[in-house]
Formats: sequence, C-alpha cells, structure tokens
Amino acid sequence: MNEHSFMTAAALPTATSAKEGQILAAALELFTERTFAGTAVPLVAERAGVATGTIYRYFPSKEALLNAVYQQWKGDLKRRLVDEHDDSALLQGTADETRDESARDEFHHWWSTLATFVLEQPTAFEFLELHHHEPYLDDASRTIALEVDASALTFTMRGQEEGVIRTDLSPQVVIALVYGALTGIFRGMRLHPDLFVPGDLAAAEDAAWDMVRTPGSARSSPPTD
Amino acid sequence: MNEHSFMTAAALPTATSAKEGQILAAALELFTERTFAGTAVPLVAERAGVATGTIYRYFPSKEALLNAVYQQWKGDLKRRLVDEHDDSALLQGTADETRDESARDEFHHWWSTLATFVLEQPTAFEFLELHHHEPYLDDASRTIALEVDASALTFTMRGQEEGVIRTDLSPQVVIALVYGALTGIFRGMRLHPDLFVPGDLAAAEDAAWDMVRTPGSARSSPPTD
Amino acid sequence: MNEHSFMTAAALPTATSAKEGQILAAALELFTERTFAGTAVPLVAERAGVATGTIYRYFPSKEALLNAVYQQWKGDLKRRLVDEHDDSALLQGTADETRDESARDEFHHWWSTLATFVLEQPTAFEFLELHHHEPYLDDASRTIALEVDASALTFTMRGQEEGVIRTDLSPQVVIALVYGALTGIFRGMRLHPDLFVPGDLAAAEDAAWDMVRTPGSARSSPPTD
Amino acid sequence: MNEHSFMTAAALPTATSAKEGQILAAALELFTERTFAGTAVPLVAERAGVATGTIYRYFPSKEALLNAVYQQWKGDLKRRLVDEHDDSALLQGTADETRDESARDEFHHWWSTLATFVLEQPTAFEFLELHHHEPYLDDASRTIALEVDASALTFTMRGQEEGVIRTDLSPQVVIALVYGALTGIFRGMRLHPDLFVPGDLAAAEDAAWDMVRTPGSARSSPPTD
DNA sequence: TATGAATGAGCGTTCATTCAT
DNA sequence: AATGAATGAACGCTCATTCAT
Repeated sequence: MNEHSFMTAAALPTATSAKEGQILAAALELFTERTFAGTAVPLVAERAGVATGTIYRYFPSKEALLNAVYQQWKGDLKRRLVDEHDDSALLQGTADETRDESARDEFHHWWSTLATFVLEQPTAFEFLELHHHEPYLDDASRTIALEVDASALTFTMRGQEEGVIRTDLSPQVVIALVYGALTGIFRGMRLHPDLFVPGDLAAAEDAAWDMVRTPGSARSSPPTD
Repeated sequence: MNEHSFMTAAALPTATSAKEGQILAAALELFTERTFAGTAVPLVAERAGVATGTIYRYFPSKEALLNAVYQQWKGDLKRRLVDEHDDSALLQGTADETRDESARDEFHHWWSTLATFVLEQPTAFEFLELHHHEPYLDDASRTIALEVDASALTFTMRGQEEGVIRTDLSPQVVIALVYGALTGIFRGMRLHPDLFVPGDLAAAEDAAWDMVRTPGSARSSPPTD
Repeated sequence: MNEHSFMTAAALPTATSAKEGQILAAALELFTERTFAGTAVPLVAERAGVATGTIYRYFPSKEALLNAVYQQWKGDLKRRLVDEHDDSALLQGTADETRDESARDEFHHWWSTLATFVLEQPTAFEFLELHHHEPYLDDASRTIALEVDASALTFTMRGQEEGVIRTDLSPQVVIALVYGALTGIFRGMRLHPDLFVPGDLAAAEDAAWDMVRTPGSARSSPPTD
Repeated sequence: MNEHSFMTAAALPTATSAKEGQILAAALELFTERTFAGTAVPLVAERAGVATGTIYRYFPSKEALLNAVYQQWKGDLKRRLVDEHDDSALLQGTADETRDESARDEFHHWWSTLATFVLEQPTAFEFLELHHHEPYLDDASRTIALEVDASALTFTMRGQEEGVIRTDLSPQVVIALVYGALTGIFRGMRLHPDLFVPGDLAAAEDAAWDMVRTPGSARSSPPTD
C-alpha cells in the first residue's frame, strides 16, 4: 500500500548536527510561546546556545526555519498516523469480514496515536495547531499536511460506506469534530493544567466515538492495546 | 444566578466614538490576519482611516488595543451566552420537573448561540481563538473569559448531577470536548470554505450532544427554535 | 527646439523640505568619499543631523537615495549643458553662415559650463564620475545621462559634418577624449590640490580644442564671455 | 634616470603560489565589479576556488588584499612605463640631436604602452582607476603611484624645456589631460562596447599629441613600431 | 597547510511611540 | 481633537575574521 514509507522517513528534514537540533528545538518553543512574528531570531539563537549568525548557516531565513520546524513535527505526526499504520496493516493483513471492528480499531489508532503525540510532544502539537494555515508555510509543509488530511478522509469515508460512521454529516465535518474535540482537551490541559489529567485524553476516546458513530447502532468497545 | 451582570456589562468597553469603533474594527481584522506582533500600528491606523497618532488618543498602547478588542468581543460573546440567557431563564421561570428537557435545551442554547456568533462574527471568533492564552491579556480580559467558563461549568455539573451528561469525564473535559468540536468545524470552514457549508454547524449539534450525554439513555431531540 | 525645458526643470527631483536637502547633501558627500557600499545609512543620518529612521521617510531605500542624489546633480548638469543652451540658442537665432564660429562657440559652451560645474560642485562632479555605470542606477537616472550624451553627440556630429571637428575619429571617441581630458584635470585637482589652480581648467580649453579640431585648419579663438 | 628600480622591483608583490595568484585574480575581478566594500571575502574565496580561511593565510586582512592587488598591477604598469623604457633607453644610448624626435617618440611610448596595458588588462586598468584615491591605500601602494607620476613629470618637463610641449599649461595639467583623454576612451569602451573598437585607442594618439604639443610647430608623425 | 563552521558587530530597514503643529 | 513627521531601539540578516580540526 505504501512502499515509500522507508524512503519518505529518510527524506523528512531531520537535524543533521547537534547545533541544528538545538536551533530547531529552540525555535519550536519560542514560535509556540510567542508566535512567529513575536520571536526575534537572536532570541532563538540565545536559547539554542549559538550565535545569531549560526542560525543562518543552517536555515536561509527565519521563514525557512519555521517551515523546517513544521516539517519536522508534521512529518513525525504523519509517520505515526499514516506510514506506520499502513505498515502494520500490511503485516496483519486485514480481512474484509472484520470491517466493522476495523473502523473502531482505526478510530482507536488515530485517537490514541494523536493522544500519545500530544502527551509526548505538547509543544510540537501546539506549534502545529498555531501554524495550520499561515501564509508563510511553503509547499513542502503543505504537502505533508495534505497527506495526513487525505488519509483521514479515506478512513472516514470508508467508515461511512460501511454504515459505521454517521452519514448525516460530511466526512470533513466528522473529521473536524473529532480532531477539534481532541484539540479542545489538549487546549484545556495547557490552559488549566490543574483541572486536567493526562488520562483525560484516553478517557475521552469513547465519547468522541459516540459523536461520530452511526447513532443507535451497537456500541463497540475499543481494543485493548 | 449571575449577580455580576450589571457590573460587568458596565465595565465592557464600548466604542464611544466613530473613530474608536473604526480603530477596533481595523485592529480586529489585522490582529486576526497577521497576529499581534505581525501587525504594525500604522497599518491599523491606515485601515481605520485615521492618523497613527489618533490611535494613541484612544488606547495607551498597542497591547491595550489588543485587550480592548478582546474584551469587546469576549464581552459580546459572554452577553449572548450568559447574561441574556440568565435573563430569559429568570423571566420564564424554569420548573424543576423539566430538568431533563432543560439540560438538552441549555446545551442547545450554548451550541446555537456559539454557532450564531461564529457565523455572524467569524473574524471575532477566530480572534478570540488565537488569543486564548496570550501573555499580554490583562486581568479584565481574563476575568470575562473566566465568567464564561464558570457559567459553562455550572451548567455541565448540573447536567451531570441530573444524570443527563456523562459522568465518566470531568465537567472540564466535557466542556473542552464540545467547545473543541465546534471550534473544529469553524476552523474547517475558514480553512476549506469549499468543503463546508454554514449549515454544518447546526447539523453537528446532535453529534456533539451524543458525545456528552449519558450513553445509553433515551435520546432527546433538540428544541425547535 | 526644446519647449519642455521649463517643465523638465520642475520635474527634476529637488529637495522639498529642509531635512530632505540635508539628507541629500550628506549622502552626496559620503557616497563620494566612501562609495555606496562603504557608506552606512546611520552615518548618512548622523551627518545630515537626523535620526536614521527619518531617511526612510524621504527615500524608500538606500539605493533610492543614491538615485535621488544622482538625478539631482545629473539633472542640474543637464540643465546647464543642454536645456539652458537650447534656450539661449533659440533667443539669439543662430545663422547658418556663422556655423564655423558656432562649433568653436559650442565647444566653449560645453567646456566652460562643465568647468564651472566642476569648480562650483566638485563633490557632485566626482559623485557623478564614480557612479557612471553602477548597476543600481534606475531608469530615471539613466535617462538623464542619455539625454546629455545625445546632446553632445549631436553637436559633435554637426561639427564633423562641417569639417571643423576631425573625422578620423568617431564622434564617440571625440567626446570621450574631451570629457576625459577635463576629468583628468579635475582628478588632478582633487588628488593634488597643491599642484593645480582653479584657472587650469579654463586654460586647458584651447588644448582640448586642439585635440579635436580638424588638424591644419585655421585656429579660431574662443569667444570672450 | 631611475635609481629606485632595483629596490622597487624587489618590493613588488608577486604571487608566490598558485593559490595566492588565484586569490589575487579573483579579488581583482570582484573589487572592480563590485567595489571594495561591496565585495565579501567569502565571495573572493569562492571565485578563487579556495576556502575563506585560506585567504587569511596569504593576506592579513581584506584591506591588505586590496593593496596587494593594487601593487601587483600598478607595479606591472610602472614596469612597463618606466623600468623597461629606462632599460631600453640606456641600451640604445639616446643622442642629443634627436631630442625633437625623442619627445614625440617618448609620448608614443607612454601612449602605446598604456593602450596595450588597457587592451590586455582592462580589468586591472579599471581597478587602478577606481582605486586612485582610496583612503585605504597603504604607503607601498602610494609610492609606486608616485614613481610613475614622477617619471611622467620628468618627461613632460623636458619636452617643455625643449619647446616641443606647450608651455601655457603646467606639466601636471599636460599629464592630466593626456592621461584623462586615454582614460576617457577606455571608459567609453567599457561602458559602450558597441560604439568603440580596440583600434580607437591607437587612433587617438595623434589627437592627444595635438593637444599637448606646442601649437603651430611642425607636426611630426609617430614612429612606426 | 588548508578548511569552513562559528562568531558577533554592524548592516539596511521597520515600527511603537511621541509631540509640535 | 487630530495629525503625521520624527525618533531610535530593535528587527532580520551579512560578513570580516578566527580557530578547532
């Protein structure tokens, strides 16, 4: 299904030196805390522990640095959500008669993978949220985002064709609802860390599924990892 | 129910002159399009049709202008969500035996009020989303946000006590899920206007309710306005 | 012959405020002393007695400032060499039988006008020399230069047709020789002020004429102003 | 005649390695194309095909590199104009009765040597023109320039004493006129290559001589090489 | 000897804010 | 009350120079 997964992983921008990694990490934090325009390049340099000029040895401009951060993490997310899932699906060999189970399974895959990413890399997730649609995202950045979107769309439409996912809403609306719900919890966690616990994300999976499954159909439990 | 309504209403910033209104409108648009740090004050002045110096006659600083915009619209939203609803609830005199209905009704009130606001004032809604957690929000701005949150919390906890809203999730998580779901659709509408229609927001209400209602309980239809 | 001379004079860039004039004067000096790339904008501001940012209120960029200086002085020179001469020629009504005289007269006009300019505005003349062919000259700057060149070419070719100016050299070479000779003296004056006197320029006119007049023809004295 | 020739010849910088030669050649081109301040050292390194740091192994600073280029070519020019001529004059043994011839001959030597240099090394000639009077020229650079000037001065004054060169102008003015005329043609060739031909330089020699010879005296033809 | 990554001062330019008009 | 010219600190970025390899 996806015979490119090894290659694309290699093609994704990865820090090829310690300094580049420090710069990417500092930029991730600061762009997230202070927005792109609100972050001075010398500040990135200071947090990365390098001189200002060094940043321009690795990235041709501030904008290119932002795109590198975006591609680093959107690429990581895509790998988790799309590439690895395709691989495991190939290995397991999904049979047709398990479709009904499979939709719930796949929902679980998406939700739990996102939840894991969110808990492991909250700053990266917030960065991606903040820079969804900035005009300074370049083609490479947009391409990765579209690949993730396309994969989610495929899954959702299949679920609707099978009658497992509600059809009174367009697949885009279904995706927006689920992704938004997850983002809502994430935002609560960041804004009010005292009122949320890490388990909330996993606990909300069933509720999110109840939102988009065909109403009235038999409820199915998520798989136990 | 809401003993603060007089005070807060009076405290809300309202444009007291045509020029102030033009400045607030221009700032709303530009801060939303370009972020706070990415917006030059002279640009706000130009779009508002006033001289740069005039802005400083009405607002002591760029940051104060941002807070004024925030309070203008978060205040408007609060008035729609909290104040007016309290008023109408007071007038109608809600009886105890209608509680079960009432939770669904109140959910409908929140969802549809938010949906209306989103469709009427998409730029203002996006502005509020973008400036959720900025460090330059002042106390007045934060206070309004907290009042809205508190009102939603009260409603949700009552719904949970009544057994209508699911109790396997904390009230904060419930609120975050619903608000996030709505925001997700809104973001889809802004990002992909061709894939969404205005009716999607209203159509998603039932799905959102399915997410937070106690699972397995009888489904109740929303009221017809 | 040139009914636009009043208009073009008005269209030439002229300092429209005291500050703009100070900036142009400071830029002229510094660009001449230190070359364009060797001159920092803050240095121009300092010598002009204004803040750095003020320069950008009058000129969109350092390059535009250079072009403004160029057009200011090349325009001045063009006015002296071309426009005013056309005017006076029109007024006097040159007759055909005085052609032979006229070529020597016209040569005198060019030489003495250039000499006057050089003595009055040595820095401006050196600036124009230094920026003859820079790639950052814009179209307006080049146009003025071409107009001066074209006028010199017309005069030279007429002199050659009349047999007064030597024809063993192309008109371009004739112009280059004369202009170069004058520039050579100017450069000597700047480089070795102790070895040259202001009168040298005027004194060299006859020699320069001897270079380009048809050899062996009767020598004609320059007019006495 | 020139008692300095041994010393100065030894003092002239000569490329002592292939790399140094490449650096000098790259610097010549770039300083001429882009001016000194407008040329980045890494750019010189790139065009020379060496690493940036290598330049600092041969030249202590960018300024020193400029002076090395200047001395390389001004030294070359001096060798052609002064040293070799002295040598050949010494060998041939010039007799007194050929003085009148000799002045024209010597003029021819200067003009044709300069013309040859200009045609063979246009970039070097332009470089020397551009850096006539830069404040960053060091003593060694200035010394070479003065030696050339002194030699020209000696020749000119002798010509004036003999009555062959006009005496209504100081020898410095005479030199400036001739050198300027030649430079004027050179500049025309660079600026408008389509309007000039290489032969123009040689063709203008007679005209230049007409400029400085004593007017009215018998015209003498240049020697045929 | 030669490299080129790293530095940080300084570049051209912008912009929040002030204030004379 | 309103203007917009003026300011200068701070921006994104460059580059002469150094030095570990």
